[in-house]
Amino acid sequence: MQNRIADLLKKNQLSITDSRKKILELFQNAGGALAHSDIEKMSGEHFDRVTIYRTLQTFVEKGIIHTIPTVDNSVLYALCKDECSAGHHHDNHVHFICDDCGTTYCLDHVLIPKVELPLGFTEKQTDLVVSGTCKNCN
Amino acid sequence: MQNRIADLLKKNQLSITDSRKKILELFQNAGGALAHSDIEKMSGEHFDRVTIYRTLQTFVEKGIIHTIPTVDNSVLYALCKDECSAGHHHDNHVHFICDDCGTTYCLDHVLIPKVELPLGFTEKQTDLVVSGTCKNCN
DNA sequence: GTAACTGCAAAATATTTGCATCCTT
DNA sequence: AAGGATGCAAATATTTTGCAGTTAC
Repeated sequence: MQNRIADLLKKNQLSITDSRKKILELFQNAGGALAHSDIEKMSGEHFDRVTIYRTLQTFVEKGIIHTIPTVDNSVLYALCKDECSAGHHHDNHVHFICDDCGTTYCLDHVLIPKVELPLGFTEKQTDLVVSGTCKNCN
Repeated sequence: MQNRIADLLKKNQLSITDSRKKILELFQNAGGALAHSDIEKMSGEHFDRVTIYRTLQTFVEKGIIHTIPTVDNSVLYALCKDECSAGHHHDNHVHFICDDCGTTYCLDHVLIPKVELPLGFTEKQTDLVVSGTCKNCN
């Protein structure tokens, strides 16, 4: 278990440090999405705010986690299901936001179809967000 | 045209003020999604930052506009379906936002593909936002 | 030992709130 | 005239940056 975390860091050419191990562990235990503030609380004031910002940013760059959109102004992070090649992670699955309970779901198996852009337009990122009612609120 | 805007405000029991008229006009002209910062720029320093915050919040509460979440930290706003119809139907097409110049394009001929949701999920609205570089900045 | 990472301080941004004044109705 | 909306100032909250000290390898 601990080895999986260490391996993941090693595979991405990151030094194995306490904060990184701890934050990855939080994600694995949570099993879902976490906000920056969640991590801050759960890590028990152990780590500096700034360290968390930088750690999350590093993880996103390496493709270990990805950000998911929310209706309120917060940014959520979640572990990437598939292992992506470092640096070139494409977050190409659909997100679903429930209007009732506000939960955000990663629909990992629903892929964003390739959109064909007019001439001269270059795609860098595509977000497909569906809102409506989730299975629990229906 | 101007009447449509006034009617919309009236219908929602809102006083007809300059800032509200101007902001609604911006949305109609843009034909797509706008960020708070876009509105601030486009309104030409005419309105207070705070007024824009409060106006957008009011519009969201009244259901005149809705937020479109994106994976980066920005929140986009767009006119709700029912209201943005009149001349055009801005319903099911893709929005493109240029990272360089910040312009939002309505790609009217690029339709959002139907996404298949897991059982129990009900779709109410789908937003597909592509970001990258537009034809002018490329 | 060296490069990378962390923590602290502080700067830069973004958002919210209180209140006096002005505008819409 | 009355209630709501705006603008200003200031309080909060969030994110970024610089740098010195510490740690992983």
